[in-house]
Amino acid sequence: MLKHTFLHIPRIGKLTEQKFWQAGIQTWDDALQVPNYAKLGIPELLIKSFLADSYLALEQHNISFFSKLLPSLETWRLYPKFSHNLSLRVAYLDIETSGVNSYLDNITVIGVYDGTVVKQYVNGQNLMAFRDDIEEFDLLVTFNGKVFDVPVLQAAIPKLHMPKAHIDLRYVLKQINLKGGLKSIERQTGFAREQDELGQLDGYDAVLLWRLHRRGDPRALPTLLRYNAEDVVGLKPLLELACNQLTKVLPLDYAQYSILSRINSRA
DNA sequence: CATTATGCAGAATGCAAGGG
DNA sequence: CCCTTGCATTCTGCATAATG
Repeated sequence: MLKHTFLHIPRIGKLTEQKFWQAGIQTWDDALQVPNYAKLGIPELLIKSFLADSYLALEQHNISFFSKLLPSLETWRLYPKFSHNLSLRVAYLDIETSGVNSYLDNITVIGVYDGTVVKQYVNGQNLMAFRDDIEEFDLLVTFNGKVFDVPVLQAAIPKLHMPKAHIDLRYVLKQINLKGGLKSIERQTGFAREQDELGQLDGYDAVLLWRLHRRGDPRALPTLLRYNAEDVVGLKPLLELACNQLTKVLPLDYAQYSILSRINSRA
């Protein structure tokens, strides 16, 4: 998807990019072979120098080059290319706190899913290890993390270096008419959790579970951790669903970029 | 060459919505 | 429950293209 992207070039916005695609300029390679730029309204030199930089950034796995230039609604474009051909480390992240008054409340649990394994950090146990661990990742995926998780983490943990690229699914999913909270979206997409007691929990229950845990209930923390784990693991199929759907509506030969066939078999 | 239309970037503003 | 943020919207200014 990235090699179809022209949006990151100055003076090229959504409309100009669409014109490129419709004119048959679908990839960076196409753009370099265009004989006559007169009709496109953008200086040829600007395009070619930017594309040279783009090829270089891709070769060097420099994801922050693109993430800085892409509008945040389009950050999803980082995922298919980088996750397929390059060894990009993706961190799906979700935190639980003792309440919603952001800066007064404490972080209770941090969950990080790397696509294979969930690692969790618990207040009073290993919360500070998160600071070192998160630096191993290139791309962050959250739901509403731009508003909630990342600011809260940064306020709580000094000298925290979060990944430079961040896909916030809240805004990405909104484009395909998936609005509301994470639980609601999981229901709408058929990715809802199993119908056991865990599926009934919401964020406020996470607050209550933490209080129970502090009062000495031995069953509270394991339940909270399972809840948090399901949250982070659930982010991945949602991201891949969004990538597939958003790619589909573009005037591109998209078939080869479909990420997951697995998704559809679960619904 | 002058004029006009177009569309992008950037700034400013107000508000909706999601987190636990 | 409350707060923060980024988004959407609007406006301005600029650069380019098209026209004759």
